[in-house]
Amino acid sequence: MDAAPPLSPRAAATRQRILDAAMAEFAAKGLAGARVDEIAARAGANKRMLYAYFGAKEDLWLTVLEAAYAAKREEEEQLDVAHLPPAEAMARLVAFNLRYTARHPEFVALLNQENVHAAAHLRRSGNVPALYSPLTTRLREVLARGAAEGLFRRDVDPLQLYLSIVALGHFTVANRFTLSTIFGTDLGSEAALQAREAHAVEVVLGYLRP
Amino acid sequence: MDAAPPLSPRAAATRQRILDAAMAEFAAKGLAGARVDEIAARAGANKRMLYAYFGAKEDLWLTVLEAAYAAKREEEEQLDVAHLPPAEAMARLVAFNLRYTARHPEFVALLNQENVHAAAHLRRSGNVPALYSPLTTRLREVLARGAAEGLFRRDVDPLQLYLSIVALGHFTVANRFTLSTIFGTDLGSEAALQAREAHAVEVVLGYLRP
Amino acid sequence: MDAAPPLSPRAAATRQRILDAAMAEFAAKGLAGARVDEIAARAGANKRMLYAYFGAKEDLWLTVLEAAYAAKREEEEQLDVAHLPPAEAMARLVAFNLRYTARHPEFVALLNQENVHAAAHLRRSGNVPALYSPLTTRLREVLARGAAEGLFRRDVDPLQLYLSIVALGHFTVANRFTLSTIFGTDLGSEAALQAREAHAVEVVLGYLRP
Amino acid sequence: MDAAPPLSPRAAATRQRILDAAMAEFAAKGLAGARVDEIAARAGANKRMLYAYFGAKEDLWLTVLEAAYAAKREEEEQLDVAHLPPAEAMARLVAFNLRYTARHPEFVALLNQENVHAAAHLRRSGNVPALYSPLTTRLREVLARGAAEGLFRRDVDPLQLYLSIVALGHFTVANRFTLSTIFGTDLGSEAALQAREAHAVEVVLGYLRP
DNA sequence: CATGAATGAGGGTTCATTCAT
DNA sequence: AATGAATGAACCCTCATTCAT
Repeated sequence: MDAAPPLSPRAAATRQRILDAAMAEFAAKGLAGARVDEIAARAGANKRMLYAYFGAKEDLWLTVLEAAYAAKREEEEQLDVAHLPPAEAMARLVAFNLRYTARHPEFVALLNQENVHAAAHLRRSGNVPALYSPLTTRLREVLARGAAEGLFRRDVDPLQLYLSIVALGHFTVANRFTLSTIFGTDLGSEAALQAREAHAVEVVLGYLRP
Repeated sequence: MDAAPPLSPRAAATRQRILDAAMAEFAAKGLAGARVDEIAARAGANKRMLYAYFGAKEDLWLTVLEAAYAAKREEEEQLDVAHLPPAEAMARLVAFNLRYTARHPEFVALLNQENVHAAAHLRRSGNVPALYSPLTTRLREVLARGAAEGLFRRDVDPLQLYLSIVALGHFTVANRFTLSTIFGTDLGSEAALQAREAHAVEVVLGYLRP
Repeated sequence: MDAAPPLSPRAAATRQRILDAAMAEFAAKGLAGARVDEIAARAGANKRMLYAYFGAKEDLWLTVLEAAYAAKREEEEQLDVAHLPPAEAMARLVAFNLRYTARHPEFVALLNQENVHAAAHLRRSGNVPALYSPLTTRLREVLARGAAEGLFRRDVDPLQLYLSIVALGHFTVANRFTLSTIFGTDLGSEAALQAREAHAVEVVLGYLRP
Repeated sequence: MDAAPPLSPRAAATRQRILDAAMAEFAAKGLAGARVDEIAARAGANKRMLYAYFGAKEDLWLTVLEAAYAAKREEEEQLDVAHLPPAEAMARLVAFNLRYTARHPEFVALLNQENVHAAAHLRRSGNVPALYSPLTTRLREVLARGAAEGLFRRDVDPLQLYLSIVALGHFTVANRFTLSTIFGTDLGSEAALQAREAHAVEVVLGYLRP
């Protein structure tokens, strides 16, 4: 993913520290709200290094965003559901997605912000295909198996279902602060997550019944 | 809702123009990205008036946010599904929500931003109950009717279902820019909306089958 | 020369103070060496006003440069030599130019700098013709008169002579610091100026003899 | 001129490459505009070497400036006009100076800049006499010969004439960008140079007629 | 009620210079 | 002799906010 020349271990470490700090700062305060000084301070690095490694603030933003996509993709690629019965496999996919999202609210925050900016940065990304989720492929396989075995309905559009599955996990995380304020409950608690997960699985499997 | 003294018609008009301009500017650029100068210019008003009517920028933000919630609430209150058969009523609720969200991306953008800020402003709102969606009540009624008539399953948590219904419409709007970039399609087209609406209704009704 | 809306007296005064301060600062330290903070401080104005009235630093530079040209042009336009005998008229032109240059070393300094930048700013000026020196016209007239009366040689290229006359006054001012260092004398003293002026007039008139 | 210990051939080569690169960069962008990184990069050298060999940026500037003076001095020393008739000798001097200046616009650019800085660096030079132009001596000799032979007028101040001769060549080069912009012609073309040279020679010889 | 002018704090970015290897 | 990494001080510019009229 990097066309840049290989960095010395020391430089690579500094670069990574900046990247991590930027992820935290950006997720917490957004692109405009994040402070370059603060990122450098969090990283224990000099501001100049930030510019040396990443260019301007917005370039750093894009790098962070791509890294967040890459991290999710990586976990998804290790997800093996081919050996499970269709219903169980489907449940795994739904639960995985929901849990990943809950575990990575910073990913959701970054997406939120990038959409506020009309994906202006992502559009300039040189590597959009790498953002495509392996989950869609997994989903297609499971759907096909389930339909072939007569366990799932046959009129399902895989892309729509993919969007719905992601939506079920994403929404409550993306809006956890406003929702929590309005409903007066903490949607991030383990109990709440378990309830949400069970419900999401139920919805998808219930829908898929032939 | 307003404790302020009544404004002269001219003043009220200026106030409203500022509010509209702020909504547009905030939705387009976020809280941090929005410019007070730009809002005043769009409103054809003097900056000083903005401060006179709304206090600081963040107070204006909160006012705009509350107005967006109020607008949705108002439409929801006019939604009458009590006379429809349960399945049809449910379909109406799902479709309404999805369409409203699609018609009001600025509402989604505001929510996005407010969650980036951990709902810091909303929490200071003096009128949180007004944010509560009438949809939840409608949903409860329909669910109860459907279950009583044996058309819907009985183990449904209304709050969870509410969240899911909103999620199904919200997600693709909130992330329409990143999703469009990745999938290379325009999720905002009428055709795409129709497909999404049909799918969302199918999912909910499919899930609700006893 | 100004297409901008008319400024209030107070604003115009502030604008002018900034312009004067900028002229001094730019002449003393060059474009890159000048400090925006310093200009604002010298002008007793807020930095923001500088940007409000002139745009960026480089725009201010161009405005200052154009003002310097305009100032010289204005003095040249008041120069009336039509009633003098040719030789006297020519001497007046040469002396005027030399003295103006000596009285306005900041003009020379600005030109120096602009040439270091390959006239990048001047080229973007919307009003290049206004930079053209009225002196050239005066010179043509005097040359023609002198030639007609048999007092001047007839093979003179007016543009070349114009360049030479300006050169004779310009060079010692433009390079007064390096020349003074090398020759160990002060080229800016009144005595030195008088000697230079007499010499320059002699050179031109001597050359023009038929 | 160099009091430093003799450098190894490799080190001397690096030093020279840095000096050449600095000359180009300084001439193109001025002292403040030149970038140390860029000089090192152009020289294919490490920045540290630059500091090791030349001290700070301003010291490098002075070294470059002295080198530019030295280069001109060297060519002037090889100029032999003692064997030519006075008028021809004088023409040679005028033409040589004009052509040298035209061939070395970087020398003029450096002088421009140094005068913007009020010759602050040159004044610290340890070797000011080396800057003194051999041309002045040549000029004195020719003037004396011409006067003795009754070919030149006798009231000529050699220093003033020296300044004028240099001025005639220097001005159009120093201000070639602004002049070209205003007059809309390229003063650097060979045709323009030839015209300028012929005119300058004419002016000087015309003036010198008894 | 409305306006134009002004302010000061701080944001992103750049640069000459030095350290550690 | 040479290098890559790091530093901190500024510098240009922007913005929310207030004053004077």
